[in-house]
Amino acid sequence: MIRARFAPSPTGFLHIGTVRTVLVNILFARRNNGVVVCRIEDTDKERSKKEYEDDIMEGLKWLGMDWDEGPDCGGQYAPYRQSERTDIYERYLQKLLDQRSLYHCFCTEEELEFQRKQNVSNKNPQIYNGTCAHLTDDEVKKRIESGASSVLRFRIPPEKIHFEDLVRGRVEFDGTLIGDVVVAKDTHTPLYGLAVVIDDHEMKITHVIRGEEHLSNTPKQVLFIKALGFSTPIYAHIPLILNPDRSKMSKRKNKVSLLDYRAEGYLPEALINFLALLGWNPGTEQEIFSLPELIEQFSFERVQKSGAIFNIEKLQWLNSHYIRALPINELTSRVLPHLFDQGYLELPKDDIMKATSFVINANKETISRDLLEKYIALEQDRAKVLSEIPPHIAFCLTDTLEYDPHLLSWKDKSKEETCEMLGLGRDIIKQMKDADFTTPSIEMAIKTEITNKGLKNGAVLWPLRVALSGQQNSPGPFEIADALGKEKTLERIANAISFLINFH
RNA sequence: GGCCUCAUCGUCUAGUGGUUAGGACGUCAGGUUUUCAUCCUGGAAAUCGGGGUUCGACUCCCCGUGGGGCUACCA
Repeated sequence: MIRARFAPSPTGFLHIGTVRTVLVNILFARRNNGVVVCRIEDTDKERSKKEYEDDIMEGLKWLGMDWDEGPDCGGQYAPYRQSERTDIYERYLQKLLDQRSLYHCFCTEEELEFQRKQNVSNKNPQIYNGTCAHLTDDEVKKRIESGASSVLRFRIPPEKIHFEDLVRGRVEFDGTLIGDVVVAKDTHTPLYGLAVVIDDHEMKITHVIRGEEHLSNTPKQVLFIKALGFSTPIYAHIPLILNPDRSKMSKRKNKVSLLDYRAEGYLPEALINFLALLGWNPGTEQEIFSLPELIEQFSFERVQKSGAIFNIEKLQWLNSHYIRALPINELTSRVLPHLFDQGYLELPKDDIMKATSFVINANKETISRDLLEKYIALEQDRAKVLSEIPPHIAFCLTDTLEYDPHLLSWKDKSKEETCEMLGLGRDIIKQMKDADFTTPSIEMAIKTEITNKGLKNGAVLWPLRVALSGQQNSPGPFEIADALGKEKTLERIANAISFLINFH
């Protein structure tokens, strides 16, 4: 049975790179009918915060990621937070100490800093010089009793280390170049590298799938595993996600928090599709994938070795694709939060998703969810992200449009001609029956008249569109009229005409 | 500095000794069109460099070069 795991550290908001690692773990595990474990790596008490843990878990769930064992859902190998596993670590730390794989190191920060500087100037590798490696038991005891503070170092044997990686094949390191590393602050608080190894063993993890930044940590961990008598898992180090300048994707140069993408209105579907394609390809020309399709097709053989730049334009393309594919009712549900956040609608007291009507902030009018749906539909084909829909349909959520006289006129038409064209549209619309007031019939009625009069489409349609939207760019006039309804449509045309007449 | 690792259009990538080096995003030109968006057609755009191996290298090997990661009592 394959058991994969992802292990976020709650020292910041959910990082887009973490999301990708989680995704690959899930794709691989599900593809092979395995189990996915979520473990919270909060050994760093200074930086770990519950707030971040909550954000990570919520973000992953929002994306539709799911796991079988974790701090939220429990499991056979609980607890799943490292901060709650100290007794387990203590046991193994003692074992390592007993077999002399570990030793106390009393070197001060200043001493270590001095060593580092010396190593740099001598162009030597950055390794610990072993000052405390050969202290006698008596000496150690004496120093501890005298109150000297110490950490635990692991004796790295001077041998070649190698391991197999599903992405990179066989990877080799030289133990003499690593040096004795600190693995625990004291006898019950291991550092990340050792805690990982212990947890992975205890949780019976078979596959360690993580970012490439951990590749250089792996040889040390392999050594810990050997010393502990565990068996080595199979590794897979997936390539990094990069900034446009090819450095590791970072806060400084990019939006890295999933929160940001969610707030801008990227859909989980698009994010998952995009992230999966960053460093993996199906070997076919398929570009659009649902999560189940990804699971079905995923394999490490098709995972890239080199890092991939986070190409926001492709994400946007995918996002607009998924926006267009959404049933309008569903799209409305997803746009709703943005309408509240941006202040277009008043936040209702009860459940947003169950509400059948809302209050428009601008004029305090009540709008039904059905009508809102019509407005949102106007922008469905145009939006790249959800957050741009509210401002684009704002002209529907107001009674007072501000007109620009030059914008109302098509090309070089005079104000009189424009008024005449608007009047023509108005008259036709007036004659239409309420029941028949739909996009195709409005289009047919007006276009027929244009043909009969021998006019150009633009001469009539441009002013009409601007009269209805007030915008330079907008959906077409027939769609807007349909969404607005006959009454409001006529009102807007009348407003535009009187605006033009009164304009000097 | 040391170690590890990577290298095909601007970007994501296909390609596993013989291809007009393919696709997607973006971009450019044209078309549809009342604006925007969509849509359709077409174009430009890549094998990091040098040595080998071979009848033949994008592909295999070596050496450079360049990028990235790690080098914490962070993960």
